[in-house]
Amino acid sequence: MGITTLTTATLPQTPRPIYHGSGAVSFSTKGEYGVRLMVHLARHHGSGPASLAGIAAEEDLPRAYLEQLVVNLRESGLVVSTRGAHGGYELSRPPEAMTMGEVLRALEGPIAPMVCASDDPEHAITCDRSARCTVNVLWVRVRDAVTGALDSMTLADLVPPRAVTPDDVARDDHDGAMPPP
Amino acid sequence: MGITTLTTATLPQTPRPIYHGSGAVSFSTKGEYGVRLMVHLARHHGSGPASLAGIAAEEDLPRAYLEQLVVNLRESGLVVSTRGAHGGYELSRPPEAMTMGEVLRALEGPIAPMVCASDDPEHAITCDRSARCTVNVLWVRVRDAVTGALDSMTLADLVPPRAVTPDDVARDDHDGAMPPP
DNA sequence: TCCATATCCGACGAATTCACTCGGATATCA
DNA sequence: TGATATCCGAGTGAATTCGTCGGATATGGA
Repeated sequence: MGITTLTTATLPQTPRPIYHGSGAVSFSTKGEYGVRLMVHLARHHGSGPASLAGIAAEEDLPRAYLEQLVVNLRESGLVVSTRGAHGGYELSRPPEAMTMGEVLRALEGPIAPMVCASDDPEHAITCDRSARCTVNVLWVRVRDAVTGALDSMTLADLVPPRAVTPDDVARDDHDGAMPPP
Repeated sequence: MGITTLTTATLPQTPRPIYHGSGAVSFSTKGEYGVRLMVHLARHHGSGPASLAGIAAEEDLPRAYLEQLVVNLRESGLVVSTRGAHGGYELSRPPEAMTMGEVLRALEGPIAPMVCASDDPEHAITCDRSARCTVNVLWVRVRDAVTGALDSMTLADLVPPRAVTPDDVARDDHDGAMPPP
């Protein structure tokens, strides 16, 4: 056996619960991981680009999968990338100016509880029995509730307020300080 | 070829677009068909049980599939069934007293944009990194928006108000009478 | 000039769910 | 007794989800 050098250090990822969605209106891991990624970028906004490898390690997420998610974010203009060494991604705008609606629409597509009630008029399909379809108002009402909640929050609302001195970032391995369950 | 009598008349179902969900917070056909079924029952409430075959024909839905959906509705106590000839299903309560939240929870499970933000405390999973997880408030806010919209509507809000005489139901093939786009 | 570090890009694959269908057992009314 | 229903469990093909892998390209530093 030759000496197979570990070029990209594959850290032992914590085991994930295999499958994810159970219940209504559930977002996929694309949405979950993507939001986590964006919050990470928001937290370190202004300190240059952050690499996916670093984010994956810190946030404990599968790196190769993040690579896929971030394509949507880049194509929607929410993040900008710099290639090459010391490259990575950063927010294209300050966190206060980026709604969670934009983020989740980029990651998961238009908000549409039903095909006849899509956020994006491009994908909106008026159902063939729209004349007698009285159910439509239900889906529209749900859609508006979701978009209202999403568009009224920004990335800045999700970064933890850094209460103390700015150099407590250097060491943050304070474990065992959780309230009892 | 023997004379294969058509016992259950399989009417040619209108072709369905194969796949359904595209986008975020989308409900499955279980939710769609189930709500249609419940609205149908609400519309004919007080006139005895309605058979699935009749509903499937009138509403143009796959009958055998409805059979599956209705199990959840019955086990949740939203409909009651009577077996045998002239049997069928009817609402267990008047439409005004049945929220769409109850209906959709019965059909699709708890409202949970993310595992850490489930409607049902039974299925709620506090994520392992809840200490630093600041994203949770987002999912909770979305969940509350959805449940708020759903629980503030009843089945009665979805049955079309029968404005005119009750015998205009007999013929309703009024096509070509739509407002111009 | 290399080389390590990045993003980019496309294909591939297993697990799981979705959207049904089918066959039969049981109950009820005419 | 037979037609009409609900009940019940199993099964199935297609599609999606949740990733992985291999390589091409770009960039900064030794």
